[in-house]
Formats: sequence, structure tokens, C-alpha cells
Amino acid sequence: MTANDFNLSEFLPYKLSVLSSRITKMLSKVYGEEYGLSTPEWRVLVHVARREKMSVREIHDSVYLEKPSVSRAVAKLEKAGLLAKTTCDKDHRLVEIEVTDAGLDLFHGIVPEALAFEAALVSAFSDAERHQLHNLMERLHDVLDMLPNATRRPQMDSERPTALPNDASQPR
Amino acid sequence: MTANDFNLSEFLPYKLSVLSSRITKMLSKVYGEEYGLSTPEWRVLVHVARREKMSVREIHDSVYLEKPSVSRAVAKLEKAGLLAKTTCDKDHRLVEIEVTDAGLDLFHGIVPEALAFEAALVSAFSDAERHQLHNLMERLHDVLDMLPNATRRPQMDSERPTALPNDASQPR
DNA sequence: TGATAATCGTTGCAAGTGAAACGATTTTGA
DNA sequence: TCAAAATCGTTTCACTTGCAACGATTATCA
Repeated sequence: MTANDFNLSEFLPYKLSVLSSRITKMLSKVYGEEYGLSTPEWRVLVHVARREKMSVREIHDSVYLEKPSVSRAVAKLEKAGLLAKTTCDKDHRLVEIEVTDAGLDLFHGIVPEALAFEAALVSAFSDAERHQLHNLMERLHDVLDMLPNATRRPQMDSERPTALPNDASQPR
Repeated sequence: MTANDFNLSEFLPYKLSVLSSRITKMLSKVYGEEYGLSTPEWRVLVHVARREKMSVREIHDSVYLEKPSVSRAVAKLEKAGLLAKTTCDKDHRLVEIEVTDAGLDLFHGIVPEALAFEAALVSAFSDAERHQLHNLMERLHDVLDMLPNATRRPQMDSERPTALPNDASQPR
């Protein structure tokens, strides 16, 4: 019976989970030990840092984080002086979140380290292999999208208008 | 400045994490909603099901789970009648964990569904692409192993002697 | 216009997780 | 032989997470 041959360590969902966990754990040493950020905080900060003012929901839509996680991450980042929060004038339900100078400084310190880690990961890959990896991952997402009860997928970055790096005072 | 170009949605650790989370969430509907298992319980059950008696530490070494998670998963699975726990005669510190008939029944029901899900995931891949995916993942693990402060990697299945399938009364 | 529905961000709460500590047992080594 | 160290599985505790509910605000449309 085929069921008896089931081997967890060769099971793709498990393998992906283990690999992802190991990578996340290693990366978290960069933003965690050195900068005191949690994973949600890291994601929110780097996402907001290169954007215009954003609402919690917009971050929630763009980054793979639950709304409460975004809310709490933003609160902590604000307390740390890395983000600034204001209630929107046009719609008082919304908050406008933007990076501060201190947040941008931290961003500029942390991002090269994160990119170096990513570069180290794929250092042994050829360009073709890197492309292949991204292609295969993309196609796995496509399958998930087709499945019934498909779990939510964060918006692609290109689906939102890319804003200028934060210092510009933008007309509306 | 390169740091300003940082794009979270193209950052490999993030992409892997999102993909892995989506897949795990979909898979958990199989063993969760239908069979009432948590992820640690699912992993422990299917790992033990095709093995001889194992200790908590052996499961911890083989599966990517912390020792407390294994302990708690085993406790719940025992309470559910899916695993049996005995203190080892030779060494009273150890417990011998093995699957019960009920656990094996559940195993035989759940594994085909899990395999079907995995098959659906890679259904659009050629054999070469499947091999390529596993190869790329394996090489990412290799990089992680070389890194300083490398996080623990679970033992390969082949590094432990494969035990007989517990239910010998099932030819075919 | 006004009642209802929808949306926003936050909070409460239950469940899960990881690191450390613990008692029990075995191994080590003087 | 026996005290110290190591190992085992469990438990404790602080922390995180996801879901639902909430108050506040805005949108809908009869």
C-alpha cells in the first residue's frame, strides 16, 4: 500500500516548512539580535520605509501578516520612534503610517545585511537557477490560487503604485 | 543607494516564508479539519507510524519540532488512542512510543489525502522541474549548514535505520 | 435624510511556542 | 564505589498569534 511508503522528510510541504523556518531563524538574528526587531516589525518597517503614508489595512494587504499583527508591530515601531502614526484627515477611521528619520537610518543599516544574507544563500546558484527557483515558487502559488478555499495571497508589489522614497512631500 | 531598492516581496526569505505558510495552511485543512490534528501531531504521527518504537528525543532529532512540542503532541495523540507510550525497561528515562491500530487506521486514511495534495501542488511540474526544486532546496540547506551559528537541521531519514512498517498484516 | 451596512484599527482571549528549569534516571570518572 | 555530570521527558513561564468582537467612523440606498 502506498500509504506505508509515506516519508515525511521527502514530503514537499514539510521540506518547504523546514527550509523556510531555518532561513527565517537565521535572518532573524540580523534584525532581532542586532536591531531588536521581531519578524512582523521587520516586515512592516521595510515595507513602509520605501512607501508613502500607508494604512494598517494596506500593510495587511501587501505583507503576509494578520491585521492584529500589523497593528501591534506598528505600535511597537512607533514607540521605538521608527514610525510615525497620524489619523487621516479625510477619513478618521484610517491611520497614516510613515517612516521617521530614525526608522530610515535603521533601514539603511539593516537592509544591506539582509541583502548580504540573501546573496549568501543563493551564492552557489547560477543566474538560471535563481530564476528557476523563483519561477517554481511562483507556479506553486498559482496552484494554491486555483485550489478551493484558497488561502489569501499578499498583493504583488507591482499591483500597488510604487511611491517615492519617503522624503518627498507629495501633492494629492 | 541600493538600500532604497529593497523590495520585500522579492526577498527570498520572505517569499519562501509566505509560500510555506500558504501551503502549510492548506495542508492543515486536511489533517486539521478532517482529523483534528495539529501540525506537530500530524508530523509526529506520520513519522512514528512507519517506525519501530521511538523515544521523544529520537522524534525531536528526526522531525523539525522542539522537544516540548513533541512531548505535548505525543501526550495528545496518546490520549486520542493513536499512539501508545511505555517507559523503556532498559532505561527508565526513556519512553517507547509506537502507533496503535487506531493510529494506523487514521494514518492510512490521511496519507493518501496528503499525497494527493502534494501531487496537486507539483502537478504542473515536469519530472525535471520536480528534481530541480528539490535540488535547489537541498543546496539552500547546504549553505545554511555552512553558516556560523547554523540552526539545527533535522536528521535525514536515511540516517536512521528504517524500521518495518508497523502493520505487517497488510500485504500488497 | 436616516437607518442599516460596511470598514477601520484595536483589544480580549484562548491556544500555541520556545527557552529554561525541574525531577528522575543513568553515565562518567576519580 | 560514589559524587558529579549528563541525559531524558515534562512542566513552567513569558511571549506570540489568530480569531472574533468591539467602538468609532464612513458608505450605502431606500
